[in-house]
Amino acid sequence: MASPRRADALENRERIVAAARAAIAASDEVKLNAIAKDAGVGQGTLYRHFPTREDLLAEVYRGDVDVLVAAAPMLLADNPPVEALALWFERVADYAQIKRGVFAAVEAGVWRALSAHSIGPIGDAVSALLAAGRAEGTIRADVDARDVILLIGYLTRLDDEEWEPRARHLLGVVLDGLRTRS
Amino acid sequence: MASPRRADALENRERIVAAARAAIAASDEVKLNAIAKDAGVGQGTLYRHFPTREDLLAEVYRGDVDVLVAAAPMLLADNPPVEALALWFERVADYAQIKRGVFAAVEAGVWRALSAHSIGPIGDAVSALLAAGRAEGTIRADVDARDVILLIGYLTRLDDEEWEPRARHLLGVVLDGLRTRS
DNA sequence: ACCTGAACACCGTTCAAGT
DNA sequence: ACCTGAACACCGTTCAAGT
Repeated sequence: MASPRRADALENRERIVAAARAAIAASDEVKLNAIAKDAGVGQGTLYRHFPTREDLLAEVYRGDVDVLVAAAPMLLADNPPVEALALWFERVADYAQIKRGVFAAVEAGVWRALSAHSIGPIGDAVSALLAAGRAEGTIRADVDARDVILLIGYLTRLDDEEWEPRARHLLGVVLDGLRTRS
Repeated sequence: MASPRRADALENRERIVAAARAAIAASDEVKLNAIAKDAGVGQGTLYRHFPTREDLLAEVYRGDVDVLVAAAPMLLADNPPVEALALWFERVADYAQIKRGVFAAVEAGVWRALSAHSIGPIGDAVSALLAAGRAEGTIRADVDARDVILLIGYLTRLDDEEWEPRARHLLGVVLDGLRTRS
């Protein structure tokens, strides 16, 4: 059977993630040393499990991201592409509104970790939406997933007062920019 | 006549700004203590003149911003509004390409300092461009300067490899989103 | 009035020593 | 193998003491 040490390590890892989640929920802050202390582990242990801050954040949000990603093909199955993209934007907005503080706190670290140049799962979801619209001729052919992620990145820079008037409204503007012009 | 001390203070101020400019040019970095040292003043002196980092950066870029702002009415005088906006975007792109490192280094601090909620001079320039297009019916009526500044904020998040393929191209996408739909 | 720079605070990161 | 936490590095910011 697996050595007992392995179980220790796994449990530590989970405690670190839980502590990070709690810290973020409490104050949108991601202070690595504080998280290690909350988790009851040494700082070095945190670094062993998560070499970079983004590694930790990616783990914290993995589940949420999975949901967002899984939504794309489902929306595409039931809607025309542009509509699916619009609805997916809605979900992104809902999610970003809740997690906005985090995004700001980590300086787009999450987006970078989840999208980056290698695109990642979020990028795959966007790619699928774009491809469907492109095939249909309703989404312009000269944009890719990274373009869309860059354009909607303003969501991370909205504070509370600005959210309501601008977040969804600007997603509509972006969507219009992505459409083919009649 | 003014006390000699005043001259000292003014000269210090200028040396700080010059040191900041040099530091940014050399490495895109804005380390306050290092700038104070380069300028040959104590850290406290830097803080006396520029209470916040943004105060310092705003001063460093004041001239550049003035040029960008002044261009808006000139472009409007010679071009239809949408064209003027497109050309102004070009200038923003040119400027952002050179200063991009700075923007990234200060985490959108410059934009925030120069635009913020109070909008600022850049916001006024954008407002003029939007108003002209709105009057003509070619720019949608439901966007304001802050919206545009948020949308083009992705420029601060592009690195060197991404600049060429995406910067100008995405400005075109944004512009299409701002147009009224036919 | 204005300036200096030591000192403090804070956070990230490493690594020698332990188990 | 894995963990601990002291120690180091780095920067921003303040403030008592000087001129």
